[in-house]
Amino acid sequence: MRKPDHTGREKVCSDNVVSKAITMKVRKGLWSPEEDQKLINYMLEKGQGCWTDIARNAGLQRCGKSCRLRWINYLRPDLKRGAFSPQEQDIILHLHSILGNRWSQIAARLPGRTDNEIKNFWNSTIKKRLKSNMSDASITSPNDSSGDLSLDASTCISGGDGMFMSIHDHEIMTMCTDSCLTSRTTRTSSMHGTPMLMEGDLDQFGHLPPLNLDSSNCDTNNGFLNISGYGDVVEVPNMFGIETGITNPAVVNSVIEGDVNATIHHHVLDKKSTHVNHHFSGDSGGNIKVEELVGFGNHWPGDSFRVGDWDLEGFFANVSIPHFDF
DNA sequence: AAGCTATTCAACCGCCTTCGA
DNA sequence: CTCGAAGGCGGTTGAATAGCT
Repeated sequence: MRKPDHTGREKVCSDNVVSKAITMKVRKGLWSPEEDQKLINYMLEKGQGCWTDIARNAGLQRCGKSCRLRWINYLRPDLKRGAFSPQEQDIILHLHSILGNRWSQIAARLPGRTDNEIKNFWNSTIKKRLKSNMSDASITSPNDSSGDLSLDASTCISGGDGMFMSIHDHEIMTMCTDSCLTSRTTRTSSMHGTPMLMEGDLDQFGHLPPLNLDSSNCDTNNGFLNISGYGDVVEVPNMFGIETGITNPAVVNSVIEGDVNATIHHHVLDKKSTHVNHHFSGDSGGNIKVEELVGFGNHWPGDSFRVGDWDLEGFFANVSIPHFDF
């Protein structure tokens, strides 16, 4: 935290206007309760607009950028305060495995949370947990000789060298397993074959009904987990030797959900597959966007996403795909 | 109780993109 | 088409605080 700047100290705002002819004296540092109140009052009365105008009209000696940041990260009435729930943590971990450090994109999937909050949470808590988990895994998995302790969650999924890994921490295992399941299920969602889930299956909000991820159906003999839902059963590899209730359907759902306008195909994984990506054939002319894959079309009104025009190559570059031999 | 270290998180910085003149 | 202003974003900083010795 910055030192409270209650002394009235002023600085020149360096807000990408260094070369500007006009330099305005602005306060920096922590916001005082009075400043907060001014901004809240103004925002509630006038609503959002040009931040420079807001700063001026609200009687704040702050640059517009600072006002925007304060409002978005702290003063917004719809902000959720407090610790991240296990569900939120699951979602963050999974989305980060797909999107990387695109904090705003991740935040867009977590109502009431800000990109800054998620970024801080990741850099402090999750990174640390993944690292310690990796250390545990390297101790318990002599086969993993890669020595790659990348903090990326996808590494957690693949176990460093793509082989099975032993993870004892239940929560982390849940996260990683979710990532595995959703990654595989996501990939199966556009495979060749007959569509199993169509637009009509979506609810009035364009969301898929909750998936029943039934780990009791785990067929450990064949190394597969069965996920039932949408009148279909999707089989995914039981990478971690999961035996009992392991997962959080909300996480799976959050990732599998697609845009109401997108036709979502759901197929049974071909057990004979040796390489997952050999079976991945896009329905979008080979130019499937990540939004379609992970449900970014499922946003609320007014939200705009800037995931970008990732093609599959870009997408897979961000996702570690385990190699299986069945 | 005091000093030290680690962690948290609000805020800043600077780059990039978008938009309007 | 160009340019400048504003918004948006990810990375980084550093003070406050918690935890440990």
